[in-house]
Amino acid sequence: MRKTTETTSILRKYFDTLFDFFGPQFWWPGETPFEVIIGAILTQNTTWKNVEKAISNLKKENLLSPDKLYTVSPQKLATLIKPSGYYNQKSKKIASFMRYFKQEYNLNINNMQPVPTDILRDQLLNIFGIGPETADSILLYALSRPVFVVDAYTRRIFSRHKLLDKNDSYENIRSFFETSLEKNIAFYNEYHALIVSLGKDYCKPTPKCTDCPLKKFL
DNA sequence: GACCAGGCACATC
DNA sequence: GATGTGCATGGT
Repeated sequence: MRKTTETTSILRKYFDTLFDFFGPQFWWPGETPFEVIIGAILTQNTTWKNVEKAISNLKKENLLSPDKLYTVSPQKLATLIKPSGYYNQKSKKIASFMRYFKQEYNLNINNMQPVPTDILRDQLLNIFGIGPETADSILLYALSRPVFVVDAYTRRIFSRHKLLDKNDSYENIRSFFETSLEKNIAFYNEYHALIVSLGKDYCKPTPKCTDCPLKKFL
């Protein structure tokens, strides 16, 4: 892992190549910041397709609002989010977030706006069920903070390209991107979304690199 | 049937 | 700090 002006230029070229190939991704797929937060928890180690079914169930019952999710029973919640997998765990995770959201911000996203990003990040990481990737997804996609989201695809893609070591810690990888790239919310938003597109469709566990849009960098 | 998916908590060394 | 395991549905 290197941090040089050369790295900056390389990471920009990766972005440009991905953007030319996939086009804009319009992330996060959610109608409100609150929906983004719930989606971020539900999509842990799960395909978005399954999360959509869970979100759809919540919407059908008119439960996808802070007030309703704060009071719904864990059993009912678990049943509704079943398609997203780990439903008992995720039900507890959502309940933990809702308790925090009520206690600290009275279930109002606007009350989070004045809080500095590093403070918010610490708070989120202290909630049961919210680890670094989920916290950063919430910060970037729900709260519009300039935080680079690292996921399994990021590690896989950039370690295959020898820009990272696959054993690098989450924080190391995050600081690699954040110190190499300009702190720009829209840029981080698009970059992570493009990485996911590449990971889903091309950079799989056993990839066919012959038709990968990034093959020229290998 | 095996493997994988936009992780995380917890136990153990 | 590194490594191993449980959590669980749905698609390929």
